[in-house]
Amino acid sequence: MLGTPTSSRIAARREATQREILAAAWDAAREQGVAQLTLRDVAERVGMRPPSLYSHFASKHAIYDAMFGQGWAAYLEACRATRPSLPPEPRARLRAIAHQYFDYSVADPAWFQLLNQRLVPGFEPSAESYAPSLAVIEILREEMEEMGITDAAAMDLWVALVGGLVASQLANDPGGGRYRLLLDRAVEMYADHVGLPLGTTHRAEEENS
Amino acid sequence: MLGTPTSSRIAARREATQREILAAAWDAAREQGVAQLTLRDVAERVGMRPPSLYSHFASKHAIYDAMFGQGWAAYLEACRATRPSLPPEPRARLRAIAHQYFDYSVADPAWFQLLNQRLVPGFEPSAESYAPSLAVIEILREEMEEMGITDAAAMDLWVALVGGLVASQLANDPGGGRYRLLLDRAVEMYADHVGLPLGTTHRAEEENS
DNA sequence: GTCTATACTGTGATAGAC
DNA sequence: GTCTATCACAGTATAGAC
Repeated sequence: MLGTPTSSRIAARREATQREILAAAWDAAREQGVAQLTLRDVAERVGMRPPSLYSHFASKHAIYDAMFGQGWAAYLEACRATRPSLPPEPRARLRAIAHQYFDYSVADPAWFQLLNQRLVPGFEPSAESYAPSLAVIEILREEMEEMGITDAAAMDLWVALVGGLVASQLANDPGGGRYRLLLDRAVEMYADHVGLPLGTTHRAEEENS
Repeated sequence: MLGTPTSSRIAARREATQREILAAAWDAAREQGVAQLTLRDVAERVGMRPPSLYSHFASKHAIYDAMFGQGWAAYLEACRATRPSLPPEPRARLRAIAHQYFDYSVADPAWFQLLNQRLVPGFEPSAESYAPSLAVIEILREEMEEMGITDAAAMDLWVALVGGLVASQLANDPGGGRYRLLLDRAVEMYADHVGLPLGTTHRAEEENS
């Protein structure tokens, strides 16, 4: 029966249901926090009884895992979509990358918490769900390589710097813009440090605002 | 009866028990994670039944709150103790401050998670428990002021930078030293940015290793 | 595949005896 | 202050009818 129109339609229906469940899980996570996610809540949102979720996901962690993969896949897609329109000048390019990540995270703190912090108890993503995150890192590596930054440590420093600003924004000034205002300055500091050539006037550009 | 030897001894006994409970809570948090802390576990460690804890703390959040205050008070004490022996040269001084915070956090991730991340569900520290944290910030402000860094935004940038490195270390390389190796480099980057005068040779000094 | 019903565990928290 | 007993509830998971 495998591969027949019928089974493929069934499979499609199954996938659609899974996506629906995941969408409900994201909604719940955004409203109450990632760690506060409950199967009861998710089930209610999709019009199911909690046990029915087990027809689609083996456990709550499996849902987290799928969310993790889906979240990184979505950001990967956003990166790929934005890439062609990034400004060519290195500093402006770095600024645009930083702003994209920062704004994406602040617009969806649940996304940042699940994917980039360790906010869920004993959750470890599976290799499959981890893959898109590696693809994002690879894109970043390519971008930096094109700027002449080939040092792996320099990339770690970049990630820690931008991640630290996002985390500070969410923890110390949620809903505000205190750390977002520091973003251009932080990028400039980093660019100076890695020896990027000075760009043209830039503070006013704000590619991703 | 208030103020008599008897009542003060009783009060002292009470305080001792509270400290014992908090110590047990820290032990439990370090072993299983701050968010996984349970009253049962804490009670068992102090040889009590769980309900008895309510004679000393009004709720689980009250325990978190006391831990928060105690944790910042301990770090404040460490800061004050270290301060006289900090190197006078600005860059070396900044390096020492960064290393102290970094190593303190990495040595006790539970401390970092409770005090500096938002790892506990709906926990918000009380004003009283928050006070020692403000004192730490004030010390940092004074330190930076003496170096000529009076910009509040520059302090935010510092906190985000060092915090980002600690968080990355704990999340991406627990038990390792990948981000710790970046610390001196990050401090140098920051010092250049804020225009600190160049120090003498420093990479080899490692004041707080 | 989805439902109802149920089981089991663990949680923070309270009441009242001693 | 500490205990026993118990609550109310959330959480994950399974069995079996439809």
